[in-house]
Amino acid sequence: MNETERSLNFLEHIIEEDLKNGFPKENLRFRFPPEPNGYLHIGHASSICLNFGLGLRYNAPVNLRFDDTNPAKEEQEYVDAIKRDVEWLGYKWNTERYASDYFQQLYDWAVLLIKEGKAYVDSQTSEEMATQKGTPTKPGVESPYRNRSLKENLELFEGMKSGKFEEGKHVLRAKIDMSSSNMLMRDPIMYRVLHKSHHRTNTNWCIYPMYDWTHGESDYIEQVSHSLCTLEFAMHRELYDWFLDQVVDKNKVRPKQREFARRNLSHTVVSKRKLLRLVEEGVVNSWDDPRMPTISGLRRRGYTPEAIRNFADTIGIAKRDNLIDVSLLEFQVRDHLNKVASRVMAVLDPLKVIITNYPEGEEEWLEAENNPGDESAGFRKVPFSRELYIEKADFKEEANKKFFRLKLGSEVRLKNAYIIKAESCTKDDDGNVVEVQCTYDPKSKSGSGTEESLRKVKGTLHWVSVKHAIEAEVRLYDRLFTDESPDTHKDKDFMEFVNPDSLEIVTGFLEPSLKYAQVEDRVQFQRLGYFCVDPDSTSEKLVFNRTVGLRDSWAKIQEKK
RNA sequence: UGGCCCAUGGUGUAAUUGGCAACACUCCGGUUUUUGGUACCGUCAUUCAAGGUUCGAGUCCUUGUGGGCCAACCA
Repeated sequence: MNETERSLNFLEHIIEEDLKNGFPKENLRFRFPPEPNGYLHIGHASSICLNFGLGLRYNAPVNLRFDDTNPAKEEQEYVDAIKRDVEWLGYKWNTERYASDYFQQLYDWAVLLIKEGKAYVDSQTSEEMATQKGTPTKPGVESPYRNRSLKENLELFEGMKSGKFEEGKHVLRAKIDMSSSNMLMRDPIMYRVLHKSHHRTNTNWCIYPMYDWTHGESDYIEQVSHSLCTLEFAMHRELYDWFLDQVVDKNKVRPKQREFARRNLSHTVVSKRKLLRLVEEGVVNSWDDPRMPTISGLRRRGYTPEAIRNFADTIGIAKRDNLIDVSLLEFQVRDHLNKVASRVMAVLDPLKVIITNYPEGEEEWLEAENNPGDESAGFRKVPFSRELYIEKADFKEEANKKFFRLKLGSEVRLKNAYIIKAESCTKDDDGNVVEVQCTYDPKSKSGSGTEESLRKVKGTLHWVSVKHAIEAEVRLYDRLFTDESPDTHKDKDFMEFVNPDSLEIVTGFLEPSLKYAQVEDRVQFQRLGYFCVDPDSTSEKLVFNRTVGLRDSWAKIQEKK
């Protein structure tokens, strides 16, 4: 798909409109502004792709700005993780910024507002202010401190800054309109006292600016032209504009806030608080558990940056509520991995097959194609011998015509090897099949070109040689929640919908070419799915994560029964 | 009892700004296939409702209906 042919989303229409009205293209500038208080998740990925995508589309700079105005929640660890995740997604920011870089400028502007009679120090408790604020339907009442003298305001604010007061004693509020229908305009708090060390400014400051006071002014300082955020900030726009009005210079770019709907992914949760509960209550093992919707979790699961970017691209951006089915995400990984992942053979639920007419002790190394869709991927050798493993599900003593696999008396092709015929099987005391005896057609070797090798047999199975197989731990993941929207039930906690079977660990038997696989290597286990090497792997034992299964039309046929 | 935002197939987005509802995924059916994968082909909508303006409305207007957001010294 050509970028220039793609139809525009509503934000691009807004930008095009601005351009048409004379806004200089070279003044276009965007930003991605995370608060460093947790790990980035798939929802952030969408916002990252949006902002950096716009940057690429218009050849405009995009800043990475940390919205670090609340030292109680923020840590350097998160800053590092966020940078790593954005980089992994494949984006380069123009400059790395911090709202905390602007503390002095923000302070100076606040003093200016006080001098203009547009801000005042309030000395009530938060409870008092809350009651005065009114409700969406009832106007608020003005604070008794609203009309303090300029001198008193200046002194108190200076006192707040120099640490004279304890937390909660005073706040600085903008003097706007206590009866506004927009609750945010009812004299919003601009500064609060916080005697906490900040991860970058340490104890230089003991007053910290609030989001609304900080965000628009930071956009302005950076000369961001279009400040894009999610819909829950729509009501903040009026305040964003009011704060801008107080400082904006007509000759400079005035940032424009526009809002889009956050993307909700089915069968997961995304709020930091909920993600934290999953970690703390042991539902998952860590923030980067492959079942987590965090970027680090997706990375460990085996997702590629391309897949995530394509996902963001195809789901687009709009203003309506949405619940995006995970199948759209899964399609994108399959689509990408199908192109780049090498095919290998691995058996996860083994059943022994003995080729009775194959000489004992003999082995041969057969040629196997790495990727049928990509000639340049080349070939590798896989060992064949008398004793093999196939999947248990690939054998039945008897079955109907729809079962294209191994059954007694009929033939099947072993991928890259020979056609075999099941002659008999042995069972344990409980009646479970434990071994199948087969004969092979020595002239049917794959690629040999013989008449026998060209015979059409309906099924093709993957397999591994028992003697040569390497064992590995294989982690099979399923969706974390059984409900498609676990956190939208009013009377139920989202934890009630946790899928108890989201992780199954099995021992897999892999072809020996995988012996030196490296962490994050991605392969396709033929007929099973895409897998990648987990960092838990050691030199003794590899650990694989199933990224996603292959589409499985056989499973669907079975479901219908 | 208020204000703001939203409504197009099962899902997510489009529709040259008033001119034959398109794309991707899913589902279902089929062709090809040494992966029941891939690839390819095909089926699936009178755009929330009722009115109105117009030669013509998914798009504009009115009124409903349904959903989301707003009362943290969070962002």
